[in-house]
Amino acid sequence: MKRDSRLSSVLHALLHMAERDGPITSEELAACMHTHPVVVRRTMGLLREAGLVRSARGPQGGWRISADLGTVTLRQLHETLGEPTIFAIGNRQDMPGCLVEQSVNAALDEAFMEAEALLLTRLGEITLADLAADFSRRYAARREGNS
Amino acid sequence: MKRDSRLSSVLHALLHMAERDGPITSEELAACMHTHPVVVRRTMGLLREAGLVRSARGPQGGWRISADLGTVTLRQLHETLGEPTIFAIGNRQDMPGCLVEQSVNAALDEAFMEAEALLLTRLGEITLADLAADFSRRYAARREGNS
DNA sequence: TTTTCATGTAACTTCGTTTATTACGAATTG
DNA sequence: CAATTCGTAATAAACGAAGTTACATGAAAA
Repeated sequence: MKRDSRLSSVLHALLHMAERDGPITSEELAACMHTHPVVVRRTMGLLREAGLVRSARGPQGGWRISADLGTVTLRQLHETLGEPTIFAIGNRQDMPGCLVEQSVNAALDEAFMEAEALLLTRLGEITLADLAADFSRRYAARREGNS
Repeated sequence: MKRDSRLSSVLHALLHMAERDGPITSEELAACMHTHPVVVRRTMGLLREAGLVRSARGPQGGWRISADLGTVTLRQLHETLGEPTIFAIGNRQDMPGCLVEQSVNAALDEAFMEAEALLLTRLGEITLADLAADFSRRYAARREGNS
């Protein structure tokens, strides 16, 4: 099954934007995340609507972060992306007239909802600042290792 | 995103099989789960390889359960189906050379693995017998309501 | 033993979704 | 005004899952 990797992509883009002073173009982002500039604009457009980034046209244009890294959680980004379906597994149909199916769905739904709740909780505990800090740590560690 | 509903389908089929004495044909199962007999055979074939069901050819042929309902967990069925991908969301690539991506992936992976572990634990706690009992309860309740 | 029923399986087709691409418009800078 | 960059609609391509066809195999019954 093909996975939706936009959350991962968007995080990658945001951290790169956080690392640099000026704006970054869709083309640069597309190159760094191996996709197409239009796809970048589409996805980042959602973040712009949520006020997380700003975009500017024309020369010296591009994308900038406009939110405080410490206040943006991964859960918030997930929601901003339209809360895409989390599970690749699910029930066959949602309106079962069959009692057997009702039993099956009830059992599966409960398990999946628990797991989803845990996932969203965890994503809600991680901010962009946390990821940036983790990156700095890795960066420093690599410089240590190479020296 | 399209979801894999085979676990749900298989449970539905198994409970129907548990409710009846004789074997049930692929055609009957296909009708009751709105799919094609060949699809049923493909899926049930995996359960047969795992020893959970038996199939017989020819007249009076079809499918029967050959395992104790109390010992088969939903987790086991999930595994029997080839442990299909659970999440519809995931990382962009799995071999990141980019440190930013490493940070992103590490954070996401941990959250997803926790949720997956919880889901598998829950699925491991539910047996076919549990579902059959739940079905009986619903069945009795409906007869109550109708009388 | 022949007929019928039912599974076993490979090959192919269809379908739906996602992503990529093209094309053109709008805005901004110098 | 020329160059740059985003905005967005429309279309194409890619992909995987499911459905379908076709034919073979085996078992029971007439």
